[in-house]
Amino acid sequence: MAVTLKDVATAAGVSRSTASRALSGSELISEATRAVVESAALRLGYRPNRAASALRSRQSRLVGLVMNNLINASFHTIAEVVQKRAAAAGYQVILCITDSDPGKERTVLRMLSEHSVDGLVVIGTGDNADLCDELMVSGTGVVNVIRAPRSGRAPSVLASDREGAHAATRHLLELGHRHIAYVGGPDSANSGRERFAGYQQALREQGLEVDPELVERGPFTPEFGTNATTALLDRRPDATALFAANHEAVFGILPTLIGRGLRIPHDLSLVCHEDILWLRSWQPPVTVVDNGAAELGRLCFDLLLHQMREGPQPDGTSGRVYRVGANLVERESCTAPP
Amino acid sequence: MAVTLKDVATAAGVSRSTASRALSGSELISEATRAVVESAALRLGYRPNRAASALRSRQSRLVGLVMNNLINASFHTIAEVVQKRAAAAGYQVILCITDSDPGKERTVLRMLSEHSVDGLVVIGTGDNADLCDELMVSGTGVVNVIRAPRSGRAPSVLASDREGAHAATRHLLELGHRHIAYVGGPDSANSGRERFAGYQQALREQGLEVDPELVERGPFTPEFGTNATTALLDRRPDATALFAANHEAVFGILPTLIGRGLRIPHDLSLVCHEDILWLRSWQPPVTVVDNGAAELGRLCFDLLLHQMREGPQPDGTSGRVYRVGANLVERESCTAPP
DNA sequence: CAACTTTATGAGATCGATTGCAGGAATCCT
DNA sequence: AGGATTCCTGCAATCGATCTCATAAAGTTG
Repeated sequence: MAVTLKDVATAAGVSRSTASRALSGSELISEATRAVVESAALRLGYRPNRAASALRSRQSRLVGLVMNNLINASFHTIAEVVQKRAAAAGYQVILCITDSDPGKERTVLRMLSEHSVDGLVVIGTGDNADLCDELMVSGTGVVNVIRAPRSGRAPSVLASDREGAHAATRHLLELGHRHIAYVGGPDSANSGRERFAGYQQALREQGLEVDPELVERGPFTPEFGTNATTALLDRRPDATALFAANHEAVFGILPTLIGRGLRIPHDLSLVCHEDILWLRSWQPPVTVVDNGAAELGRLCFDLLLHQMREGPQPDGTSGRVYRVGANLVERESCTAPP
Repeated sequence: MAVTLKDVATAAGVSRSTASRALSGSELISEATRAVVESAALRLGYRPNRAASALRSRQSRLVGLVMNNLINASFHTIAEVVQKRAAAAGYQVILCITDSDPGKERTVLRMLSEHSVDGLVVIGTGDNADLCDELMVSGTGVVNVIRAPRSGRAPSVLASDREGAHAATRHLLELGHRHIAYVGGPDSANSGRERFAGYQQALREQGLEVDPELVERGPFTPEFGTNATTALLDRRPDATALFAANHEAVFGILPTLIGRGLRIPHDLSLVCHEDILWLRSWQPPVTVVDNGAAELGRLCFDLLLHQMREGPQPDGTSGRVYRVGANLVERESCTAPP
């Protein structure tokens, strides 16, 4: 049916082994025969059979991408970057969505091992680090992104949530704000905890106390943003700035501010954590903390590629954590307090 | 190294063939031996080697998902739905991003054929229908989504752009609006053309002419939304409603409206084509046309599954088109004209 | 020029699961 | 009981590429 290596070999007048070597870029072959084989392959329209190749060589040229969902902006940015870099390096990406369910995640990791993926990028629940370690000893590369499991051998590439929140808060402080409202995620979420820590730290460095009346923390939903903003402004109409650390909530925060007739940045300065596309073209364009999703994707795939080529890092570096810096992107939603 | 079928067979005291049949759900096997083999497999932690299986059986249990990008809301909804349904049916998804570049698309299709995918879901450029047909004759299932190539054997699952735009416009007309502004995509894009046709049709049915001064068409960017809205409102301050048929432009349209002090729906009614998540929680929640992305994903994977199980449709049905209905989701951004 | 490298090629085994074919056991029928 | 069926099971070939090992050819050296 399809053109096989055997056909190419016959057409080129060489053996299968020679044809294989010629096409896989082996050194033990003369340039002359390589040229002959390559032209034969081209002429016949030869396409290697990856299944056969994977079976024999134990290299599938597949990597698994395991993530909670695709809706979150950072996640699909990472997915896109990983896919592109993988393709450029000759790998294909198997996409798996877990809905943050450790059970599904386990099933998915099993499936991926059946397909003998060469590597894995995981935005995980952290509950399957044991399985990941198992895969690593059997030669699969593994890199965690965004979320680092408590244990496990695989390196993790993390965003600088605390530093980002710190930078955002300090920016507002430097503009002269003293009553900075905070709307963010709960302690149960890593990012919720870290970002709040960054906010607190920036205030303390200025010798300011954290005023609990200025803080609202809750789930990652627009509804929470609406409620939190309403409650905050009713309680503390003297707030001159707002740091939206929970980016899903922004969809509730922004219309609530507008609905109350507040002008940004004239009446209230606003910073949002996460550089969502449309905040860029908002009127006024919103100052944000860019957590570097694209860079996270880039770095984690590069680490993976390294593992796949050179094998895992030595034991000493087990569970190493890499940080990708956060950047404050100043636009037009902040000014000095009225 | 890993546990193979041979190990399971030995442990269960049967031959490899019997073990294979027991685990692959063949009929030609007694329930007793099946139980023995299954328990042995479980005990040893057997994981089948998909590469070997694919090589022999010519079934990889992989499907390719080829799409322009992941940013677009409809696209990542489709990706997520396809992934989940595939997983439920025992397939894994290889994600490929083409940036709407026919050349990249071709490369990607080649790669996928090397990995001998059992099926393909394509949001394509339409320029590689020949390659898709080739894959189909060699037994791969193919389904197009969102965009249908001009030729080709594969069925297509399309959104009802025209009907959706028609419904949105009619809704505004029924509320009493007579000056309905239109901001949409260009003729070069399928959706741009179809949606504009729906808008025109609805007006004509009411005996109204399309007023070119009320129409702005341009690229899928927020910047265009901003400029278009400014121009429109300067030119025709008498417009009482706006239909945003180009959803990327909404990010520019909405802040411009707010910036001009227009109250929605009091001063201006607004309908947006595409049910973007955050429009749901906007203040007021925005009336939208839901193009049924989830349903598109569901249907196209079901068609693919059918092809993979039963083979392609007979020749008579070549290139068949399925339509997924659009729904007007009424929320609170529309009212009668002032 | 013999002995020894170096380099390029081929023969054949191999990866692990599936499957066509043949045959044995059990069951059914007359 | 003898023959025909039906039902299970095992043997061995097979999918297509890779890789080890052996060997031929060419090149090097004393």
